[in-house]
Amino acid sequence: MSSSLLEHPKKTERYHHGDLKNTLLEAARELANEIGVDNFTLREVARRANVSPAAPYHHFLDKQDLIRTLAIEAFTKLTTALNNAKQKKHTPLQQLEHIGMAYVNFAYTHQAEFRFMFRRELCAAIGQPDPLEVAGIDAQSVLYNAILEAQAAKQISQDNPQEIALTLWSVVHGLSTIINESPISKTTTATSAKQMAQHVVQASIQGILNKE
Amino acid sequence: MSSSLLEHPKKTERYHHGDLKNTLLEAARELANEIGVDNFTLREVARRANVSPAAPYHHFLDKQDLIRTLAIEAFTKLTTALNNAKQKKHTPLQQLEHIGMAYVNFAYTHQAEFRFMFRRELCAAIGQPDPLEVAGIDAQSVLYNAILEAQAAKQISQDNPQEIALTLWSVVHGLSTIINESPISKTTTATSAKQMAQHVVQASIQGILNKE
DNA sequence: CTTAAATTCTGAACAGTGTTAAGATATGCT
DNA sequence: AGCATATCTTAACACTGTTCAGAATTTAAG
Repeated sequence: MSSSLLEHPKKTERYHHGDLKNTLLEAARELANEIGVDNFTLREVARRANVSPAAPYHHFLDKQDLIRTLAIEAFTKLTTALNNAKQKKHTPLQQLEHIGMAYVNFAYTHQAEFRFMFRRELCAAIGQPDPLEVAGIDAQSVLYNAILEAQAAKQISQDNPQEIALTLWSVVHGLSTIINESPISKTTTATSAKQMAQHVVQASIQGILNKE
Repeated sequence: MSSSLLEHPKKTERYHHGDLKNTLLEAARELANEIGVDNFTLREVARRANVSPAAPYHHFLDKQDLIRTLAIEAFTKLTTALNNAKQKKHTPLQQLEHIGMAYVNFAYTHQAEFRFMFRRELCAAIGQPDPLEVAGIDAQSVLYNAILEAQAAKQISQDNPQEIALTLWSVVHGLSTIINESPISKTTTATSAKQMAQHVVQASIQGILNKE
């Protein structure tokens, strides 16, 4: 560390240049959001970091590894977003609702990253320990625990919580990908996305309410 | 047509070779299912059709156009699958259930094609007439009409049918993509997929039942 | 049938990609 | 200081999507 008055060493023109790894990740996020996920190019990422095409290979195994890293980061962001949505002041049922809305909102506000998060190509072989899978499970746990709490409070059905979680996850994930990938995506705005999320989440929660 | 005892001219070694267009589409479907969607290569499709890399360009504008064609075909397949699931002998509510299950089943049994069906890159610009969008709407219509019928029969809520349709579509689409793209995909079998679909669809329908 | 036009395919080329290997340059450690 | 290590570049490889000029074949017209 050179002039460290600044916490982040400030990527001034260093020539083993500072922390290229993060610079690459940031450039990758930007590129993905600009140009989309399909013609996302490792060489262009390197270009934006003012670095040769081979440089990224000193920080990532290959292109997929870069994307996988991005996806893992995105999952942890999602987890904190879900945790923020689940605030103590709400009832367990309201928490479920907010978690669902936050999921859709995250997908809409992080479109490129969201698309990277779910790609079969990124999944490790079965049996292999997979940080990406762990990150995904962490995000799911927020929802799962909220369901357990709502069950404890007798606000929702006592059915298998795994099945309930799968149902709610499916509905918010489905809406998210529809908003991102279908022709709807072209005309979706932040407010229309929020409205759709509200309708869909509330309707789904109706289906798991405690019927007594 | 030469020896036409056969309905399909039987792509014997013809040297403007029969109907290359369909041969390419078939090879593309196979390749997509084998190798996945990401490293899907137009040149490999041509290779499998025993044809030069430039040949496909006489039948499709470009690689995307080939994929788009595949996606449109897949949507019409999906539409008939949904229509088959919606048989007259069932009540409107049972029809809804069967349609939902058929959607997930289609996604599981046509994984590569399903992945091609939902890609923002394939969507036409807003305002432009888009056969792919039309094909998608056709599929949705099956669900939408089933909802109208169930409402007419007073079996489900009288809420805005568009919103109900979006909810049900979201849940089956979400489960479908989870089954295809998440680590779950590695351990999913046909029967486990069916079970998940059953739970999820039934739970969702609970949420829209007529409460009176 | 003959000939012209249109269709379908090939071969060669171009720019751009992911990736690797060999070497240059800087960094940190002792 | 010097040495090992980490980091970056240059050059190259095989491969991709795509285009274009021309060969082969089919279709249509006279």
